[in-house]
Amino acid sequence: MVRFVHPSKDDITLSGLLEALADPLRLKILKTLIEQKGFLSCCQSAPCPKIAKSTLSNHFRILRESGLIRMSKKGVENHSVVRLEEINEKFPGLLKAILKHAD
Amino acid sequence: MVRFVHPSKDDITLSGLLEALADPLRLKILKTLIEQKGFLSCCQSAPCPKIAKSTLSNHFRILRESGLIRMSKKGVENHSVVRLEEINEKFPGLLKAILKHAD
DNA sequence: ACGGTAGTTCAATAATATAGAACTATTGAA
DNA sequence: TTCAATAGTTCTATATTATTGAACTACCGT
Repeated sequence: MVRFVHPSKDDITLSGLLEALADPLRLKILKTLIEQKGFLSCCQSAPCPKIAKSTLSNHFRILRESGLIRMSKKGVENHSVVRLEEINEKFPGLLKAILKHAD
Repeated sequence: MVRFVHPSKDDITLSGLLEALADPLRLKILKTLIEQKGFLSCCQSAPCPKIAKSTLSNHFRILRESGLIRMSKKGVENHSVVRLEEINEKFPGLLKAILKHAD
């Protein structure tokens, strides 16, 4: 059983968030997760068929370790959800301001 | 004579800005530049005595190439100024939202 | 012309990202 | 319950990027 480690809200840092969102693919993944408002699997939320799955797995790890998403194993898939409330509490307006300009 | 190349406003990208700001030192430099509202030299705007000057030079190049700052040679120094108006026109609210939470 | 200051460029090394291959865990069907 | 397929992780090698010291350039004041 894979047990994912997530940072607590207090451990989420601005630099961590910016670093995670600085990659165009990760930004796109996050945008997709928010727009779909669902619990998407990694492949569903990554609009990129060409990328290696090991690379994708790494991108999700970075998103998770930055505190941006919460992942849980549901059957054979990972379901990811954006930690909107927590991030908005700690950094009000930040996500909205960034995502507003994403593609 | 060093002639700096700056991207035009149209060539400034969100990912470029985020990537430049994802580094804590560069974020701090930008914050310092804005707060001082002056034309600071590299050493003045970098609150970090330990870092190698070649590294610092590289950080300023990244800030410049991302479109965040404009550099000009004044005597023996470089003077840097944040391209606030242009960035605010292209990405309204972005810089403010990020800098609000910087240290 | 000379020394000092501020920065750039170069070359080597350190750190990080990517991707293929092998592995694990779960599901669904024979 | 065995088998194959799916969805992802981990490992290992390679490619890219960051950091640094050293050498170099440009400018200023004397």
